[in-house]
Order: sequence, then structure tokens, then C-alpha cells
Amino acid sequence: MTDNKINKEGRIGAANKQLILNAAEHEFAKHGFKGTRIQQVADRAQLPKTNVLYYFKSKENLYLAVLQQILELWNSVFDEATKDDDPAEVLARYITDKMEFSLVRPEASRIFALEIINGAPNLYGFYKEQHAAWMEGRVEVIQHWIDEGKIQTANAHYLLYNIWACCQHYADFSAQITHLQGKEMDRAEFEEATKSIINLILKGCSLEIPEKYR
Amino acid sequence: MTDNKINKEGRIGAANKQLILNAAEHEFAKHGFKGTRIQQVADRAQLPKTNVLYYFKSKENLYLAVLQQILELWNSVFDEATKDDDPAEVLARYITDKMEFSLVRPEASRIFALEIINGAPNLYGFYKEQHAAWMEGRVEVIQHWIDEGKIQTANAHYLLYNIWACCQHYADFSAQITHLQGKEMDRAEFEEATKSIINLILKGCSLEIPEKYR
DNA sequence: ATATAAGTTGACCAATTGGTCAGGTTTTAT
DNA sequence: ATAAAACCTGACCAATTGGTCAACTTATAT
Repeated sequence: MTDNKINKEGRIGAANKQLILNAAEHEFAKHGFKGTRIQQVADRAQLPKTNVLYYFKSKENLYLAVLQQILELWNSVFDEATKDDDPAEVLARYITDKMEFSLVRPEASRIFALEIINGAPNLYGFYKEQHAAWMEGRVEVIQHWIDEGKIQTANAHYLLYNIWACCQHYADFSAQITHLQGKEMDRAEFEEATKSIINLILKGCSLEIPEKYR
Repeated sequence: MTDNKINKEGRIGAANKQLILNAAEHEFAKHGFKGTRIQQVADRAQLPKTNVLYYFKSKENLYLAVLQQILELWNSVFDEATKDDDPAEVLARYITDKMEFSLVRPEASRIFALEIINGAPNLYGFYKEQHAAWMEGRVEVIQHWIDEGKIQTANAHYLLYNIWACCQHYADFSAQITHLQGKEMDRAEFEEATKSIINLILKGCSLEIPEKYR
């Protein structure tokens, strides 16, 4: 049971890896996989390019690590809802969480969007199970409510798509929104937008909007 | 008034240009600007690479031409709505048109999405006026209804964003949807999804759903 | 008929860029 | 102290790829 030190990263490695991952998320979100240069990531992380390759053997490897990190975050945010909770409460909470995610981690959302527009080669290859499980879990909850007559909606899938679409739009299309409104949305405006989505979705399901989300 | 023939394209040129544009739309939608190789476009159009460069001087030029073509289509589809029409009718029609667009021209929608995620450098540079005018026109119509009390919604912008988001999602994220449902959505399913959006948006604005859109 | 423009294309080039490598320094466990 | 592992990085390379060029064929107007 001796602790083998071979191929174990030290403190420096862990810190630098995170530094690089953050820089890479920024660059991949803005330029896509092909459009991102390792040199740009290195510059942003203030490290030499060779150092980036030292920690992440290849560009693809780096991208996969970024995607992995995003998926972990993604899952953790929405894992709380269960089928025994009140639909109105859960949906409102769900939308609030998603919008919070769009506000604080827009770049993560954009990388996810780029991956899917690109045909999701990695999501349905490398992280297939992980991603599928996350989605199936959400569909299951809604379907349960429909079966029990707790919620009025024709199709669990379409409801989820509409929620995802509205919430992710504020991250993925923020350049368009900023341009249209003449300035970046601040937190107050994000909360207003969140209410507009909650209003839309809950009314659409003929649910009462909980007091604290009005 | 003599007809100067210098730099005028003949029939062959017009036909080939369109052939290349169609191929380019396909490739740009799938791989983004940086990820697309001129050779791939040429292969899809079944022409030598040099021939593509002959008609479109550079890759950027080709991309701009594709974007231009998409914007013309985009605008033409939504220019019909006016502020004097019935909001319920117009919104339902608007959503139907957008969903039809997502069904028949998903790649155009994806190029548009990629451009915006990328920060919309060309939309707010080259085609700034064109694009802004299209958006402002839509906002104006909604705002007019709000001012006249014809429609119950807090914010014209957010309403439009939510409509765009839901409809474009079915084009931009079709890879995810296809994966989730195990097969591509057919027209019947698209019509069902369209109804779910109309239901959501109109109920959200406290509008009656017109008979033919139920 | 023929001149002029439009269209075609293989050969080639220069720049970019992902990735390697070897020779170093620093950290860490004992 | 010292050995082993972890970390660092300048120099370099091979492959990709956007774009040029010159020689050629085809179409078209008069």
C-alpha cells in the first residue's frame, strides 16, 4: 500500500491545470475548437505554449477536459429536482438555476452550444452515458408529473426544450442582446428576464406562479 | 448606353455561384468559419478548389456571401407582420413561420447562431444596418401592442427573445433532439412542437389561441 | 469569323500551427 | 543530502491550407 508517486500531479500542476482550463474555456467559447490556437490559450494563462501541451497532451485533450468540467457543473446544478416536489416550485427553481448559470457562466453555455451545433461528436461519443443520463433524468421527472395529472402539457420533451432554449438563449446570444439593447444585461435585468420565462412556462402549463417568483 | 460586358457574369457563372453558395452553407453550418476548408466546399459542389476561388475571391468573401443570402431570406420571412393586425394571429403566424424556417433551413439558422456566439463580428460590421433594422422593426410592432394594451407582457424584448429562442432551438440543437428522441423529428412532430410554442407564448401573454392554431 | 471576355485548372508557394524533443530547473519524499 | 519525479521551455519540424499564377478552353457579341 505504498503511495506510488509516478504520474501524480503536485500542487503546482493542479493550479496550472485549472489556470489553463479557465483560459481554454474562454477561448473555445469565443472561437470554437478549430478557431482556437493553443498559443492564444497559453497567452491568456500567461504560460508558454509548451507548458500547456505539457499538462494536456493535445488540443483535443484540452478541449475534452474543458467539456468534462462543464458537464460536471451542468449536472450538479439541475440534479436537485425530484418527482415528488411541487411542479410549479420545481420548474420555477429550475428556470432560476438555469438563468443563473447563463449569467455567471455564459462561456460554458456557449461551448455546449457549439458542441451541439457541430453535431455533438464528443457528447455522444466520449461522454455519451454521462450526458444521456442527465437528460433522461429530467425527462423522467416531467413525464411523471404528466402521468399523475399534476401538470398540463402535451409533451415532456417539448416543455424541456422550450425551457432550455429560453434560458440558454441569454448566454448563447448575449452578443445579439447586448447589441439590441445598447448595453450588457445586468443582474437586475437578468432577474426580470427570468421572471418573464417563469411566467411563460408556468402559465403555459396552467400552473400558479409561487409567490416568491412573481 | 452601351452595355459594358467587363466583369459581368454569364449564365454559367450565376449557376456555379449558387452551387458553391449552397455547398458553402452546408459546410459553414457544420464546421464554422475556421473549421471549414475551401476544398470541402469545392468537393461538395463538385468543382475544383481553384474554381471556387475564381468566383469568390477569398474564404471570407465566400462566408460573407453566404451570410448575406441568409439575411435576405431571414428578413423576407418575417417582414409581413404589422402593428395593425391581431396580436394573437400575428404571433401565432410568426411562430409558425419561424418553425417552418427551422424545419426547412436548419443550416441557415445554425450559421446565424455560430455568427452570434462568435460575437457577431460580421453582423454588426458588414451588415450592421440591415440586421439592426430587421430587429428594430419587430420590437416596434410588439411595443405598439403593449402601449395600446392589446397584449399583456412586461417587456417586448424578452418576449421576442423567448420566441426566437424556442423556435431556433429546433434548428440549432437538432443534434441533441435527434439523440434524445432516437430519431430525427419529422414534419408532424414539428407541427406538434410548433403548437406547444404557440400555446406557451399566447397563454403567457394572456391571449386566446386562434382556432386554426390549436 | 474573330476578338474579347468569361470560365477552367494543375502546379506551386508562404504562412500558420499542432505537436515533438532534448536539456534544463525545481520540488518533494526519504 | 540526494535521488526521483515533476515541472519548464526554446528550438524545431511536418502537415495543412488559403491563396496565386499562368496557360488554357469555352462562350458570346458584333
